[in-house]
Amino acid sequence: MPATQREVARRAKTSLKTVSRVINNDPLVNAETRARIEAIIAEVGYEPHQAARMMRSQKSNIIGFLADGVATYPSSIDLVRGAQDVAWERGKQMMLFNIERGRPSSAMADSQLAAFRAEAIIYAATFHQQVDIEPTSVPHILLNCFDGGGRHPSILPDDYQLARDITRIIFERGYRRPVFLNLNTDIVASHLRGKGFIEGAAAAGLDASARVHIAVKSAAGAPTEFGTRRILADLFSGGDRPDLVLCGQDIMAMNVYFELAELGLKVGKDVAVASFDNLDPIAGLLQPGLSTMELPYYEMGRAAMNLAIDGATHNQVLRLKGKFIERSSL
Amino acid sequence: MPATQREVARRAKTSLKTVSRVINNDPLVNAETRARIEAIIAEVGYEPHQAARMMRSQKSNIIGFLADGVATYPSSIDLVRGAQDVAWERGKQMMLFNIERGRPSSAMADSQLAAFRAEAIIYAATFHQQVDIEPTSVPHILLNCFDGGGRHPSILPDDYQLARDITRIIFERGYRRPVFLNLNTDIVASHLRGKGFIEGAAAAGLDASARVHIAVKSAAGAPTEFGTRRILADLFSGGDRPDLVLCGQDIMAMNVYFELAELGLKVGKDVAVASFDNLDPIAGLLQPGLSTMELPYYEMGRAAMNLAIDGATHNQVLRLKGKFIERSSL
DNA sequence: TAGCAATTGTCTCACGTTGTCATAAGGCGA
DNA sequence: TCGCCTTATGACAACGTGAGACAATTGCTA
Repeated sequence: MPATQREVARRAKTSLKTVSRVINNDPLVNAETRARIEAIIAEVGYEPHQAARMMRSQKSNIIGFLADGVATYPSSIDLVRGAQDVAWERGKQMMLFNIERGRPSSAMADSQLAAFRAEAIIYAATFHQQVDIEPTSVPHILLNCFDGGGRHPSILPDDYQLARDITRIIFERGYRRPVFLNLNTDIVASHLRGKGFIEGAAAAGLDASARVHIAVKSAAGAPTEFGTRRILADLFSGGDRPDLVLCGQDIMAMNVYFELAELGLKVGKDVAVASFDNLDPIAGLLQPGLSTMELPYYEMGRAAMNLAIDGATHNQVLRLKGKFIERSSL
Repeated sequence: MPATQREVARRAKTSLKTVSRVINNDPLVNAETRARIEAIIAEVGYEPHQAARMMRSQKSNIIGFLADGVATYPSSIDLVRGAQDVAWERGKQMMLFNIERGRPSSAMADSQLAAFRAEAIIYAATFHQQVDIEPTSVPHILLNCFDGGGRHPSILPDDYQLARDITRIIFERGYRRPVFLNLNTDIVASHLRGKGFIEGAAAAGLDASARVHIAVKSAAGAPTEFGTRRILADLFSGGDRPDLVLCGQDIMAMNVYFELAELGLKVGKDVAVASFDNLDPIAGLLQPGLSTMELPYYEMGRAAMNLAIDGATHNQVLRLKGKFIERSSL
């Protein structure tokens, strides 16, 4: 059984309250008394009992983090890391759950967080999407997703800007016939990136509106299935062959590598490839290494936790920029 | 402010004690009274205050889960899921942390678990390895790793058996010239799988002791770098060309796909490939799909949590078998 | 009518911590 | 010496829950 303040007080031959003062850094303690008590704390390995603190202070210092569907998409780890780091920096406890929305795991996590009187809940999705979260008495922060009714504050990647940035880089490097194999239209990022790509190309003097193709067959949530084979075959059979394929995500890029090889084309030599995600370890292991726009997941996680702790004043939407990761495919 | 038992009692016009009886399933309550009180509990959304329960009952019902280095290797998600499922099934709370051993995150997680009076701690590694965990007053269960001094119970994949199983399948399907591109020798699984492969081949009448090659350059922990290029070039330049390449892990298999293509060899036609991990989503996205031995992570997670809850009687080591996942590379 | 079982209520305590208030000791100016 | 301030320490209560001891009430049976 771990030691209590009472036990420390008994050994230090002092009162309970003085021990409490030492632990809470109350300046009203004599330096010698403090040293003596601290020595005993170290000796018996005393750790404050979190539950008792929660009782007494009537606040839990707990922020819940619901990671929806991590299993199917590993990038959300950085969302978790960012949030966890901020929680520790700011003296909060983060309670993390991997859930699947609508499944029992979700209900269990909710009730556990309620039982612990969590002060806020961060709900993180694995890709930029709309969700429908009913407001409750505990504030929710939506991470990598947003509420249709705008009922919750939200942290998102700036997908439009990501696409504009990489498109700018593409043209700066002299590519003139890029195509964009985009994600499914029911994925929010798809619209935004398509817009970023087209407007980025327009800024470089190219009308790229016919150079965007939807290359994901499956709906969101289902196992990913790509429609790249036919699209690439068409694109590379005509006269105006693309000099670059921009992919909607790194795993699509992986698929594209294989399909291009099938067509006898060598990535980085016959055609360039770029993408979005910087998915570990795929992006680095492809040959040649995949140049890709990294999504700002770590910073998004940090921002969400800060918002959860400080409380959002209104249901703001925060969009964060990404970073270009250079390898040799572009 | 969430409701308390007192508030429920007030609304139900009954006593605190009766509400307490309902919540703790005391049979000495009239069925109608119980129904009435349960209705009010649902109405006000009462959830027992976990901190108060911990205080009163002097037990936390909390099991800590330290996931070391998830960021670098996503397969451990299933370890987490297995443990989480069992925790919920058995009425325990699991506190999950992504840590990096030796880094501040590790110390923070430890002290948070101490503050919550965790009853046991599961320490999970991302690959089968030896670790050195000092015994403390709270019992540790090692998951996917083991203690050098045998001071903790341990749950491991049965790497020897995994290799034997896939080797048996390989010979059953008629392959006669397999090579095994193994992991680094400082990875424990490497020895066990090498042994499983050689003994499996021996059972089929082949001396495979010269058919195992170490194909990972980097040490454990560092970014993965493979030495497959030279090895494959050598193997496929001679007369006795392998008909199958067994890889130590799926990401190595991915690398091997590229290197074989480089040599002008088509996986599934000119040469078969098999591997270990069933790493999502890589194994399914490679073309052709990668046939691989799935590691029993989910079941290992479950076993670890059961052991954490029940308490280990001795520092046993439990080894779990894997499952062959058939795709078309073999 | 007494006695019994079933049901509900009252009261009290304890868990570990910390805020409020009280107390004690020492210094200092009037 | 007294009053007052500062510094240091202590006594006590309360947070929400659960449990024990026991009383009170009701309805039923012998």
